[in-house]
Amino acid sequence: MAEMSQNFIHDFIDEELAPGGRCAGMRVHTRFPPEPNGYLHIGHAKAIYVDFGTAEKYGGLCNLRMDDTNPTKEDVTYVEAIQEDIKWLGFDWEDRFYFASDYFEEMYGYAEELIGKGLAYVCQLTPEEMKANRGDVGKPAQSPYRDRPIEESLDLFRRMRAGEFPDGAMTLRGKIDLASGNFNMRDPVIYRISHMHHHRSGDKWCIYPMYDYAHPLEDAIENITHSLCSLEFEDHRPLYEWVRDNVSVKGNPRQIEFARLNMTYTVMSKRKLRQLVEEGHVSGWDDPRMPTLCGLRRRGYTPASVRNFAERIGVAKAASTVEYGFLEHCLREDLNLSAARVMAVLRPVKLTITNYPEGRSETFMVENNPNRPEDGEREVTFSRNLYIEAEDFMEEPAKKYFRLFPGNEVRLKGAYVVKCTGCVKDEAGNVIEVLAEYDPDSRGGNPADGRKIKGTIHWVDESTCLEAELRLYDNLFTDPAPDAGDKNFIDALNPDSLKVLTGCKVEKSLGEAKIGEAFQFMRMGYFSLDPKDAGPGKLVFNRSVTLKDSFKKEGD
RNA sequence: UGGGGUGUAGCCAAGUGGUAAGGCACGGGACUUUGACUCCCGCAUCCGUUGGUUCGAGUCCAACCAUCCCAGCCA
Repeated sequence: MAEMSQNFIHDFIDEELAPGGRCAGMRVHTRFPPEPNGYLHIGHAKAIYVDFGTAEKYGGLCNLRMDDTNPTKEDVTYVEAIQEDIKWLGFDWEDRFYFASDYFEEMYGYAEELIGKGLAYVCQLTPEEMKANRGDVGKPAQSPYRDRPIEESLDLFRRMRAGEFPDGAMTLRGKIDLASGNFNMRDPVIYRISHMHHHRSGDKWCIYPMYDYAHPLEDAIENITHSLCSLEFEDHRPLYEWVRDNVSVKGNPRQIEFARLNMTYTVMSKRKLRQLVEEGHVSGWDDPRMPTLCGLRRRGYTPASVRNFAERIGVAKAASTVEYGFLEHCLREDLNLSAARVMAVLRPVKLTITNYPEGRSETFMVENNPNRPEDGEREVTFSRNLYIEAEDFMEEPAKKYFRLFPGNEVRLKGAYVVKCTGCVKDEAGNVIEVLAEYDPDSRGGNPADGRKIKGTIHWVDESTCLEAELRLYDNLFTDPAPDAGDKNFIDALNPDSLKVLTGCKVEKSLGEAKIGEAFQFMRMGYFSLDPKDAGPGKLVFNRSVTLKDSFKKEGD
């Protein structure tokens, strides 16, 4: 994997690694700490790249840690999916796979330590009262329990743990600064009561540490040197450091924040993605239109393309929204190098070569990838009856159209040059068959007299081709910023984001296609089998991305 | 109008006082048995604004403007 390019985080780490710096002589150690309450998406891919990539750049380590401090939304199915997605991306946490819940006992001990130092107290304000007593810009927060004696807080905290009190009855709060301009410091709750089954610790606990308290401890316990997270935690950093510095945990991690990824024509929040799934706007978390890693994978995205995308968008602190087209560019760039070229007709119309004998056929060898001769050739069958793309014929050609129209010559890729002589229509006036004559002296597509043929189109042989279902995708939303401001993103859903084409005609070689194998359907885009719906004798392809097209207006 | 951030091209993004990298997009051209790919060329006299310091400012200072995040017993 190519080394990550320099960014502001690395500048900072360089300083800390220098003689006299906080991390002089130490090994860089980062972590990726998802909460197992949903599926990973392309935004996480950036974070994963930053966390693992930074460690790798410095010859350090990166842990995978499930930040499971709130059992209400968490589930094991997510922890498995998360691991699968990270592995798919190509990153390796080796044997360093941890759970925040494994540190509950240790964290509890540090909480008693804080109480003992007079730095935490049990507060019995109800959630509503706490909210009402939070104060405002000019008015400090309040809690009548703030000066509760240490012994009393300790006793109450132990009884909280023992399960003597119902949810919400009391909390443990850090005793910091009720008047701070940073509301995170106004005696934040660090433990709450929640009588809930935890996916890992079961019913052992009924009190759970809050993120702001737990995270710095998790990092310190794992000896993390750099805790990289997104910008919204920037004003939590003073609290992160307060916890780290007021408890006897050994580690000394430092939090650094960077901008999270936003993209056009999609949404990135777990809540919204969940809504798309639950309301049935998509077929599931792995719907090929979803920005989830499982969705992208099913769509045909390669790990390399996603990693390369993450590398090229950079890491900075300015809020940014990357164009979705850039992700697509990264996919094309990768697939162009590796995907085998094949011919497939999405919207078939018959092409009859009227001067080619009936019953005769011949085979041609066609290169699999013109950019890579070493990929070899394959056989395609040619005969009198073929299928071509309906859009490759126009009875009355548009301006600059150089495909099939009466009187015009076109090359059938790898076979012969043919000249259009007309077409057959049904009663409604639809073209149902295109007629042409071939030039016998153009075998392989090279006219004997050397005349130039401007257009080359793809085709398949009627009697040997296979039928397939092709699924074409477009942006999930018609609005580049579907959830900006107070917009309801559901209103911006693209009704045409999925087009299912049946009865498509694909060349015979595609019968050997394997799950995970990418193809370029010449002139039509990159496709791969749908891993869920394709099966023996059932060809179902997803279009991963279109080809760039300087002629057509639409990328259908 | 509290606290914390951020403003360099349509979108990302380098730049760390010495005269605006790179990528995507876009436009033009060459090549082409994919209107793809590839290859050339073009694309910020200017860095949110206004002042100031300096021989010299995107880089330093000041003020202002814009914009994002924060008042969960979520993460």
